[in-house]
Amino acid sequence: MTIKEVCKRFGISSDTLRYYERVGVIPEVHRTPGGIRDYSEEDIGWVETAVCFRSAGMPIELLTEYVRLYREGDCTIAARFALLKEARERILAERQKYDDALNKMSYKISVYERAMQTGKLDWDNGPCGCECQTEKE
Amino acid sequence: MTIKEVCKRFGISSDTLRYYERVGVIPEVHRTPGGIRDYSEEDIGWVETAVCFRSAGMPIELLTEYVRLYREGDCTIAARFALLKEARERILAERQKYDDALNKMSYKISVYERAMQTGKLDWDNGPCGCECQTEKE
DNA sequence: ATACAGCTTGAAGTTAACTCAAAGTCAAGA
DNA sequence: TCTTGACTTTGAGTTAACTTCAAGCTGTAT
Repeated sequence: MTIKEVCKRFGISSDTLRYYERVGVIPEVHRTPGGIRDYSEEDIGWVETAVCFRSAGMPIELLTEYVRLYREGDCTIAARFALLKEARERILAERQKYDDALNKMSYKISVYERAMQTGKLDWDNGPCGCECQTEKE
Repeated sequence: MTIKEVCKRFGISSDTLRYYERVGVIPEVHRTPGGIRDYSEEDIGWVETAVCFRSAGMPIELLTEYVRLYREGDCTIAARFALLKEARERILAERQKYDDALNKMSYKISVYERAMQTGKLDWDNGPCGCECQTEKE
């Protein structure tokens, strides 16, 4: 599969694909004798994983670390397992923030729905009744 | 409330708070006669909203646009309402990506749980059985 | 065989969102 | 009064993640 096809399939640019390979977000991609990238099913699998995790905010560095461990072989299975579990916690925590924001957003939208009738609204930052986290540590 | 207290309450730096005010993510904050920021309850409300929406990935530009409309008065209520609804759609779409990543992550973790027994694992990018989006438009 | 679109590389440039530094101001305590 | 420490502004610097550029290959169609 050519780089162009992979771009289209995942909705990212060929520059980004080459960048991912260069910095190690995915392992080296199979090439034609002329040196042109020819993505195997395995390569595609790595790209899919990278795109999926990147769009959930996983940093490049974490993905490269995973690939680095993967290339070291089976002796790093435990390390990769630990890394994945930590990554899952991160994504769960991030998603919670999205839920908080959705609650706040819904509150505001309901305030505006009422305001659309009266034509006036002074203050829309009141207590939203949701569980947005406002205190840290 | 001093800038320091607000920092602590929301877990962000004073530089960030001043930056938010400077670029218009929040309206101008109340000051003491000496010019020192003294956050009112209203100011805190704006900060809470900004922090909440920022941690759900809303860009600075969208927040400043909202504040800009707010300052223009009640004639922008409809515009703000539209902006909020669009923002909610964005957050919902983003959250879906987090759910996809969590599914993929769970699949990988289960593969590793099995691998931890056998001590070997060749390929962990197989079909994860989840609904990760791999085709675009 | 020659054009020409599309690929290659490494390096430099861009963008968003902070983050820091320098130099000055203010208020309270010794 | 002097010092200390927290505050101020302005403007420059940093970081992550691409993105663009320049200059040179590849490979297919005429």
